[in-house]
Amino acid sequence: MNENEKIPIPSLHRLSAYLRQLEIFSIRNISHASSRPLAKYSKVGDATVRRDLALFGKFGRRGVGYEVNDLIETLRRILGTQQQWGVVLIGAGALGMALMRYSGFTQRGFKILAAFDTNPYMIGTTVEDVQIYSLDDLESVINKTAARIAILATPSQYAQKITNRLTTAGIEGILDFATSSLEVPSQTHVTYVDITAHLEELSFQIGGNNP
Amino acid sequence: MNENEKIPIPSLHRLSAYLRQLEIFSIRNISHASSRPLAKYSKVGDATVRRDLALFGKFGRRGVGYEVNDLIETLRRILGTQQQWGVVLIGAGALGMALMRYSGFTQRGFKILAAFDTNPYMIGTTVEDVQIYSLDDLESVINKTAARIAILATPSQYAQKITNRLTTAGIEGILDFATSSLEVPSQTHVTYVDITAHLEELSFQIGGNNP
DNA sequence: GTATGTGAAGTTATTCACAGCG
DNA sequence: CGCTGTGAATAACTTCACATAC
Repeated sequence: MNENEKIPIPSLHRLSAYLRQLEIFSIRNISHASSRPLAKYSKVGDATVRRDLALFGKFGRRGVGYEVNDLIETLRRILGTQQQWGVVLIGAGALGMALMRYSGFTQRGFKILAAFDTNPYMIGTTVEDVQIYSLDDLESVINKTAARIAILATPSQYAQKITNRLTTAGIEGILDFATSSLEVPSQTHVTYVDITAHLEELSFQIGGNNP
Repeated sequence: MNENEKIPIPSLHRLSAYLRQLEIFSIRNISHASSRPLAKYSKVGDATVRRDLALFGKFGRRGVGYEVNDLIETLRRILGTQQQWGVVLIGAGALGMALMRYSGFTQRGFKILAAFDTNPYMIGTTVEDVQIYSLDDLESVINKTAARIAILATPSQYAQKITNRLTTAGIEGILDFATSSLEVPSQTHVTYVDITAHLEELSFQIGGNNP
C-alpha cells in the first residue's frame, strides 16, 4: 500500500516466484487465482501471499481472488520489468555463453546488449546476436548502449577490478556469479548467485537426515 | 552446540559465505580471522557470525579469533562436504556444458559423475571427462554410480517428469535451474537457482531509488 | 459461500551488551 | 586488552483469525 515503505527481501523474492507461477497460469488460460495456489509453490501460507501483495496495494477481489493477467502486469510494474533493461555480460566463457543462449531473459525484461571477453578469438564474434567486445571497450560500450545492469561471469580473481570499472561507468546493478564478495559504492546494488552454496545446502540437509 | 537443533536456513547460507571467505584467507596465508572480517562480507553484524557458529560448537579463541584452516575443516564437516558427493547432471545444453566445465565443484566436494540429454548427437560423447548418456539410461546410471544429488538444467516443461524419475531412482537432493516449483516426496530436498529472480531484484532496487 | 485485507499474536532471526577467558 | 560466547532485548517476518466485501 505504501510505496515508500521498506520491502522485506524475502517478500521481494516471493514476488518473483508468484510471477513465475502466474505466467504458467496465463499460458494455461487460467483467468483467476486465489492466494492459496500461489502460496503452494513458495513454501509459505496463503496469508503471506496476501501480505506480500498488500505491501503495494489491493489487487484482489473478495470471493474471487486475483485476475491472473492483471496481477502479472502489476507485478511487472512493481518489479520494474515492464520496461526493458539493458544488460552487459562480462565473460563469454562457458557460463557467459549459456546466458547469451537463454532466451528467457528477453521475455522478462532483460536484454543482453553486449558481451566482453579478453580472448582474442572471441572478440568480434557474435553469439545469438550478441556482439562480443574486448574488455578494453567496456566503458565506451556501456556508455553507448546505456546499459544499467551487468552480469559478472568471469573468474573470481578479476571480479573486483571489473566491478570498479563498471560502477565508474555508471552501472547500477550487478549480478555476480563469482564467489567472492564485492565492494561497491553504496548506491550500487549487487546480488550473488552461488551455485556451490546451493549444493552445500543440499549436502547439509541430506547429511542431517542420514545420521 | 546442539547438533540436533534446527538450523535457520539463513544461517546455513551464511556458513557457505564464511567458507568462501575463509578459503580466500587461507590462500593468502592469513592464519586467523575474527568474526568482524567474516561478517563484513555477509551484510550481517559480527555477533551473527558468532551466533551462527555457536549453533554447532565453540570454535574460536577469546582474544584471538578463529584459526582459518581449522574453521574451514569444521565448516566442511558441518556442511558435509569433506566427503565427495556424486552428482548427475540432467541436460547437456549450454547451461549443462557450463556446469561440466566449472572445476570449482570438484574442489568443494561435488563430482559430476554423468550427464544426460536427449540429443542423439551428444549421447556417447564426453565433456571434461563427463560422459553424456541417453536420458533412457537415467535410472541404471544413477544406480551404478550411486549418485545422491542431481542438477536439473533442462527446459522447465520436462522438469517435473524427470524429477519423478530421479526421486524413484533414489536421488536425495535436487538443484533446479528451471523456474517452476517441483513436487517431491517429503524426504527429498530441493533448492532453486532462479537467475531471472535475481535480475528482478536488481530491477526493483534500482527502480526504487530512481523515482 | 468464498476469498481478500489486516489488526493482533506468534514465531523466527538478528543485534546488543557484557561477563569471562586467553 | 581483544574477542568469543551468550542471556536478554530488539527487530523482522509469518501466520492466525476474522470482519468485510463480492
